[in-house]
Formats: sequence, C-alpha cells, structure tokens
Amino acid sequence: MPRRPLPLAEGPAERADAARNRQKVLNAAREVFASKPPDQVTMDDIARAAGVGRATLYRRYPSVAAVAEALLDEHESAIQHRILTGEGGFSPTRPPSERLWALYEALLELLDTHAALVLGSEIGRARYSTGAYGVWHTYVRSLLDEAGIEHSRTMADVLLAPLAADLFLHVRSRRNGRRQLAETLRRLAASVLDGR
Amino acid sequence: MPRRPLPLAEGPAERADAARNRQKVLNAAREVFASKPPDQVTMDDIARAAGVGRATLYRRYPSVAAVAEALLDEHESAIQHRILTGEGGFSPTRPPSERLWALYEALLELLDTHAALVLGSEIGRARYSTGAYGVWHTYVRSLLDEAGIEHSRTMADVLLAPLAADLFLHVRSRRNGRRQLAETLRRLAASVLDGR
DNA sequence: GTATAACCGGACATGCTGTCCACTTGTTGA
DNA sequence: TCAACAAGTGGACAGCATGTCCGGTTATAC
Repeated sequence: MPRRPLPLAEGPAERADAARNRQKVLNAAREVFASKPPDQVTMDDIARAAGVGRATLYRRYPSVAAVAEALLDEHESAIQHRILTGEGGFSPTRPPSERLWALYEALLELLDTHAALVLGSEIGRARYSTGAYGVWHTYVRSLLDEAGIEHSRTMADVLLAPLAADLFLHVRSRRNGRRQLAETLRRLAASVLDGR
Repeated sequence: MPRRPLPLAEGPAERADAARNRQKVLNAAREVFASKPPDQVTMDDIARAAGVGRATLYRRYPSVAAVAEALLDEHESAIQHRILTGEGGFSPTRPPSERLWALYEALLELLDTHAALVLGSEIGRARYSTGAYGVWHTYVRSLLDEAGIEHSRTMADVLLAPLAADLFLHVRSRRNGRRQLAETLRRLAASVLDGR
C-alpha cells in the first residue's frame, strides 16, 4: 500500500494525524463501496463516512477511482508477489498454459470478492492505464513468448479481455456463470497455448 | 433507424417540425462526437449544436448514450442484415470459424470508423445491456453450438470480449496494432473453433 | 378557420466536482 | 519546555451537468 502520495524520495515522516485519517478514509471507503454501486460513490460519500472534510480527502486521492485503487492494491500485490516467487501455480517449471490458467484463477478470485472495487478503480479511465493491468499484461506476454506465439503483445490484451470487471459481473449474474467462466477460460488457455 | 420513440403501434404520423428537429439533432450530434472524447459530450453540447432546447432533446433521447446509439444503429443494422441474409462471409455453408472471423472483420471495421460512437453508447451502462450486443452474442453462440462447443453462452461472451471499444482503441494506438489485432482474432477463431 | 394536441425552449432545482482560505495541530530545533 | 513553522484540516464557494417543469407556439384534423 503506497504510504505517501508522490514524493518518491522519503521526505519527512507522515504526521500522526494524517496517518490516522488515512486509515479512517480507507476503512470508511471500504464500507461505502460495499453499500452502493461503485459508479454512484462520490467523494462526498467517502469524506462524510470517514468524518473528514472533502479537501482532506482530495489531498491524498484525486478521485474516487484513486481511492478504489488504493483499496485494491494490497490484493493485487499479493498476486503479483506469487507470480514473482513462482508460488501457487506460477512455478516456471509448469507449462505456459497452466501458468496462464493460474493467473486466470487468481484474477477470477479477485473479481469474485472485489468486483465493485475493480469497477470503481476504472471510473473515468480505461482499465489499460492502471498499473496492475500492466503487470498482468507483461506476465501473459512472457508466457506467450515462451510458447512461441506471434504478436504476443496483442494476444496478451486479447487473452486478458475476458477478465474485464463488467463482463465478469454480467456472466456471474447467470446461473452457474462463475463456474462456466472458469471452465471456459481454462479451455481457452489450453486452446491458444497448447493448440488443443 | 428508429423513427419514433416508444409507441410501437403506428400512432399519428410524426409532425413535420419534429422530424426536422430529429435530423438537426442527429447531424449535430455526429459532429459533436467527432469533435471531442465521447465521455465529455453533454446533452447541452448536442442541444446547442443542433440549435434546439434541452427539453426538446430529452423528449426523444434520455441520455447522451441514447443519442450515440441512434447514430450507431444504422451501421449495426447493416451488419445484422448481412448476417441474416448470409451475405459476405456469413454464408451458412462456410465453417463456423470462418463465419466468426467474418463477424470479427465486420466489427473491427465498425470500430475503426465509429469507435467514438461505440464508446459513447456505453456511457453509464454496460455494453452487455445494449441491443446490438445481444445480436452478436446470439450469432456467436449459434456458431459455437454448431461446432459442438460446451458452455456456448459463456464462450460467446469471452470471444466477444476482445472487441470492447476501449480495448480496441488501446491496441490501435500501438504501431501496427490494428493489423495485429485482426490477425490475432483470426487465429483465435481458428484456435477455438477448429482446435488448431 | 378554429380547436386540439404535440412540440418547443428557457428557466429552475438539485447534486457533484475541485479549489480556496482561514484555522488547527503536530513536529522540529533552540 | 516552548516557540515557530510547516503540514494538515474542514467548510464554503463557484462552475458545470443533469433532468424536469411550464408557458408559449405551431402543425394537423375537423
């Protein structure tokens, strides 16, 4: 979780009251996002729920999307860590198609529990401009390169497209949708990477 | 292009001034959408450009998205007509993978010339709730059923996901992106439907 | 030619955004 | 310990978009 806004080099430590407010904001935002559709969440909602003024909120987060992204960050980082260390199904010894499936599984799980946050983090900007998307994309691309697939950059975008939050919610709203999506993606991974 | 709003049974004919205004609105909207990002287009912009009052605009179109959809409608209808009549690559005698590719080609072409409108028609609601999406989905699903693919409903959503307008724009912004996307989708169609 | 209904456009109330500014509080250094 | 300074805070404000309402206007039917 990012501690301070932009100053990359460590400036003076964060003040105690600011840290306290950050937590208040994050906790309050969690509840707000749980209580109504993400596109209806306003900065005012979050500020009021946290018991702080609007300017205090804007000081750290420029938009509702930024708040959602901050909430999402720790969950996404956990997956990124697993990828880097090769834990779970991400071991480099496994074939690319299985590692792609491992990513699919992890992202489905993330969407299942935090779809509202993902949707919220995409308000007003494209999914592709978020930092997390870049990580997933880089990983998928490396798998495709390893398998010798052409146009890996584009194919990586195509293979990640079915994990858009709005599509996930649409499919999940159907009976057995969640399970069928998992099975379908597993077949897709095998289809594209193993040619079967 | 839908002539009147809701009254499905033909009521009294549309008044001449109303018809004139509809054309003014549609023409003006085309230019407005061409002049700025679709998510920045307001009802006020369109009304002013058309030289009509806001209420006049609201009378027929409840939102900016509805205006964009009206503009898009004739282009989408053209594709739907080709599907129904089996023109172009949609002949039922061709294998499903080739017909899926024909749909991909048609939709890529549509996005290429009207991406802003597609994006505009998705403002404030999911792509999946638009009428056009339902048509593409039904067609893809029938192709999958014909090929004996399981969970055809879900797979159809997955296969249409790469044609989301925002993904298209993202990929097209890269060098050769448009061409690579076409090739990639062609391979995807073959991969999934022909198992190669 | 008149009655009627559809149509029109400006005005209005509401809600959200992002910024500004005067006040408060924590932190640093003498 | 305490003063001085910087960071943090919250309410208020202006700007903008939305969606509706209503008095006036114009086309169509009789």
